[in-house]
Amino acid sequence: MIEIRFPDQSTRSYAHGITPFEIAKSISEGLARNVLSVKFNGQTVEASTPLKNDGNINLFTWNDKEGKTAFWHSSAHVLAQALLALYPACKLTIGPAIENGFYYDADFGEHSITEKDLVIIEKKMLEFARQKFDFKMRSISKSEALAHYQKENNPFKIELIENLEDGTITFCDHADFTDLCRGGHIPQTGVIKAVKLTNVAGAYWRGDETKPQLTRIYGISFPKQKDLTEYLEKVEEAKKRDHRKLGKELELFTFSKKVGQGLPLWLPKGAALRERLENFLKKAQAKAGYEQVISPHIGNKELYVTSGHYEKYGADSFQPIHTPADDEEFLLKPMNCPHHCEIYKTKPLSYRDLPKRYAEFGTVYRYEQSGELHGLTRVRGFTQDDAHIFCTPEQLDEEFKKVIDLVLYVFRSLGFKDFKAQVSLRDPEKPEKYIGSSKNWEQAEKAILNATKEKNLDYIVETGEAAFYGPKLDFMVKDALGRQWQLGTIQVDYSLPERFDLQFKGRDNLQHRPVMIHRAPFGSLERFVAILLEHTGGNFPLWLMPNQVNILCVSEKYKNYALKVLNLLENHEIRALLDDRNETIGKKIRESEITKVPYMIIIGEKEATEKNVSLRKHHEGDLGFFSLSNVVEKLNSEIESSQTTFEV
RNA sequence: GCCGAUGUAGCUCAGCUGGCUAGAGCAGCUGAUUUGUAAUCAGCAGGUCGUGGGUUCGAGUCCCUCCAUCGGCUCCA
Repeated sequence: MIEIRFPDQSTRSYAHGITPFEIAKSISEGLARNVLSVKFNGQTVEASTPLKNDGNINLFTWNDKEGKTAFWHSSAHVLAQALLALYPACKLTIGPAIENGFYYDADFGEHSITEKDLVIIEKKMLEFARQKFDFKMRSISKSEALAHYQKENNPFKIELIENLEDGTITFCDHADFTDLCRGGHIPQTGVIKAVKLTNVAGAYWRGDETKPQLTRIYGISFPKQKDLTEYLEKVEEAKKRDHRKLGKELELFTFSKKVGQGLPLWLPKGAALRERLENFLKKAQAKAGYEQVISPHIGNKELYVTSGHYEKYGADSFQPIHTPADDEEFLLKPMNCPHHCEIYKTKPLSYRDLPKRYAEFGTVYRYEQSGELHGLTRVRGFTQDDAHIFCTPEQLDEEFKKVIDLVLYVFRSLGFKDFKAQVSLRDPEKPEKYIGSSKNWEQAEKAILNATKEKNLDYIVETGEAAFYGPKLDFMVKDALGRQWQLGTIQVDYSLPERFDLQFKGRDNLQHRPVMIHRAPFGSLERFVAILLEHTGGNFPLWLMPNQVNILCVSEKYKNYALKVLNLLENHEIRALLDDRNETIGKKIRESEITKVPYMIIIGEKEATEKNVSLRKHHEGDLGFFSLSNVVEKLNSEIESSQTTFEV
């Protein structure tokens, strides 16, 4: 007998060799039907794995993340099975479960998979799924495993197996299909009731651009048809919040082929929105001891040779601008830091002057790969809410924490609750990717980890994701479709101060090297506005709204009174527009609703004679009559309460 | 940059397997209407069908080039 402990800490005894499936059955038939994945003593096992010793068991269903992972992982097996059935010559590589679904990478040789093929593959998958094949794991020796794929002439699987230890290799069989696999399947294929292959994409073998490009097929599957329908509806809903669509509808920004790819044009409403965001941050930064500076959009090439950026990115950047003078070259500014370093050097500083915090809404230009451009979230010209803090090594921890506070303030004020902090460290195996001494890197990484822990941030560590000059702490937020984007960023840098030979006079009357913090709470105004649009669906906090109130006249007769109301609102700095067009009130209301104007003031005969207004709230409807002073008070207090102030 | 898809009026879209002067709704303009909480009516105007080439008696429709956009990959100072 063995003793099995359940998550609620209760225990039961079972016969030696019992399977998790049978255990589930002993609890209830329903659970047995629904169990998709099992953990035994923290290890993922199959529902059919005989258990031979005491231990803790977790039985997962569709409602658990682990259950979904097993479901999608298994679906990837069925996809692979279908691919091999339809395209016997294709070479399978890997096919994991992902956050929403699964994919499989395969080499189809000359054949290119299009969306038409996806429908056929889907059908095949469902056909296989319905046959309720059991998933069965088996151990296999390295030589047998290699022989299997040599027979199939699959160099990809062979490469994978060669990197595995003999004795740890397992295959998974279902039907007549076999795949190299470490396990974690649903019991049988029959529970896969709905499949949607969403798209095809090219993907490099092992994510390496120099290796062959494979065809990646993405899909998602569900235990019920209804779940799939709901999922697809959700995706459609999310597309309505796409910032590119909203930006066009709300007349915030546009792009022009003629101006150039990835170079956004901010329309009046968008520019005003940006300005409000800038002022909001400037106010907080003034409180936090920042000083605004301004630097030009281009800089002499030598500046970037000194900073090291030219060597690192020169070839892949906008190319140098030449002048009539020989050998004189300027670069479009790809970042503001070198300029700020030169600002630091304008006069000798002592430790008493530090920290120096230079802030600038600096527009930078980077030649991003054309396929990578994406609305406002990835562009070639954008404005960073940049600042560089120059401090003594002793001040670093304190300054870093202050920056975290500022970033958190920005995120809180704009309603970003669901963000992830990511600490990016260097890849110790690729030192050639980075500049600066190992000792400095260690110090910097320690400083970031300390501050992050002390601020109780929920964070993950990514090795190899650091900037080439230093480690960083990024604040990641998801867009409407769940894609993750970096917004706020804080980076520690020992290397630019070195390269620019920055100094300060210490208490000991000797010259010392300051440390530099690069930071941008928004990241860039472009990306920030994009993500803000997707999060709010265009319904920004009232203080940010381009147009806070629309005044709608029932007829032209009341225009004079409406003008007075408009004037009153303007005097109280409430942004309002008067719609005195010769249209029905219903139409004016409809248009205000569609353009997401937060409030409407409706003025007709009653209001004009009684000298009041009737107020309507976007998406909610009529709020009734308000006196002039009450409406101003109501709007102003709401504008006020929709912003928070930064406390140092 | 790579893989796949898309590109018709300011916007959203129709135009089947190539066949008369390319359609609709919204927006715009003109006129009528002076309106009470999500679309008043009528008329007018608006497109070298992303670009350049090709196939064809004939191309929005088929083929190629380039450009842009979308979904991924890679990259991301």
